[in-house]
Amino acid sequence: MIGEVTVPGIPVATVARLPSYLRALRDLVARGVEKTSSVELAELSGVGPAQLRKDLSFLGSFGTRGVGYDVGSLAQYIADALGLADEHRIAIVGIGSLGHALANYSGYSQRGFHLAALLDASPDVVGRDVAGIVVEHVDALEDVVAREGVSIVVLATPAAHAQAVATRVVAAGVKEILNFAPRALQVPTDVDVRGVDVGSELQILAFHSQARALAEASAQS
Amino acid sequence: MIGEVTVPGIPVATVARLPSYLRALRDLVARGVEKTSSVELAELSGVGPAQLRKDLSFLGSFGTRGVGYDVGSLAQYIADALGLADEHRIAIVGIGSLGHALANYSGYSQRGFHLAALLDASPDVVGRDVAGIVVEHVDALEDVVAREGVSIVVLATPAAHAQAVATRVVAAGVKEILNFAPRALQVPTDVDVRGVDVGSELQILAFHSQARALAEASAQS
DNA sequence: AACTGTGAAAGTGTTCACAGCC
DNA sequence: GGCTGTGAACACTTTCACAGTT
Repeated sequence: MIGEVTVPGIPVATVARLPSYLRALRDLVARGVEKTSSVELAELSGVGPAQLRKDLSFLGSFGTRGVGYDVGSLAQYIADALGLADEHRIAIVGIGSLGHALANYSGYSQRGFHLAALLDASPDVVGRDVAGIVVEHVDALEDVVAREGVSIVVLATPAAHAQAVATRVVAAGVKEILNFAPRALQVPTDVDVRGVDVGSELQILAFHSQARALAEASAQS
Repeated sequence: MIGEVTVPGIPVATVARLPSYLRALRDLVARGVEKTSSVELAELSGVGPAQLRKDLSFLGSFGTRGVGYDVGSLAQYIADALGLADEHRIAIVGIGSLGHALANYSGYSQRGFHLAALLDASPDVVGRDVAGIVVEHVDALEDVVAREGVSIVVLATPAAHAQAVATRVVAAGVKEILNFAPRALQVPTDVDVRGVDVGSELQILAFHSQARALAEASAQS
């Protein structure tokens, strides 16, 4: 296994669900709801109530028995647990159509992130303004990371360049990478990589689709 | 838990890794490599060799002891296991900047998918040509699904509309949904939903970043 | 009466280590 | 000698069921 950094007492599976809980809680806040229950919040988050309560129990004890949870304070507590109190500065490398879409994603600041820089290798793109930021040349990666205090890099380059860029990103001291290129990245074990690959997701769905078809075919005995 | 369809003898965790193996194998094919080992293939896929061998053992016995695996035939076997032999027809709903990027993703046909339709609600987009396909109005969703034989829908709508569209998609008989909207979808248990949310991924990375910072702070005792 | 928090049980997934085969 | 395939050990995750609290 490559690039997995497990740290305190919170299970990784739990950490992966905390953002869903936070999203659901912020929806409730936006709707003016002030208290909720594990059943309601679990439904909004797409998990079971027991799982939700177990997950929250790793962070502490935030509900009131017989009553439920205070929406606002629970949201705050989860945000703190996720480390959203300090601002995380992001750079996107690879400003193709996906990079453009990611740059225009409006949710960064609401979610505790600041989009600090955009980088690309193509002269057609470098110097242009995208989402209010001037795209810089990827050659300046190390400088940009240092200047902007980037702690998370989003890779949206073509697959062929992803590893080379990742290697430089790691050398520049960045420990958190979100990789959209369809390649497994080779990085030191103390660097965290999360990969998002549309093709893989579709293939997993295709598997389930086929499994369903086979199950139905054998059901009509 | 919502929308989980477990079927034959292959563990879900294994299924989720098969696309990585397939990707690595196709790279090897492209580079003209004809045989590989569990160590090499695992490295290219970002997993451990034991895990790779265990995963493959659920599909059958495809290597030769003392020798390794034939790249081409293993790739074919995994592709078949994933159900990529039959073509899967996809529709994307929501042609904003992310929908555009997804429509322009070039890997569909190489990976056994056919992008059959694009749908949106905005008159600014409906009727326009995106990636060689004319965008249709989302009101025609049911017709388009039937006409094009769509089996997988990619949701790239604003979060506020995602549930309503998903409900219609399910009513139209689609069982596989890839959801890019930052919302948990309420669907019947026989429908499969996979969610991809950039915000959540960043938050998970932020957690690890913070965990690292805390660990370092306590290490300098 | 209602709902949380949590040990204990059940279920999954991963890793080890070696037998089996070329 | 080298590498696969796999039972068995281990680790992690989820679910259950109920004691504890308001």
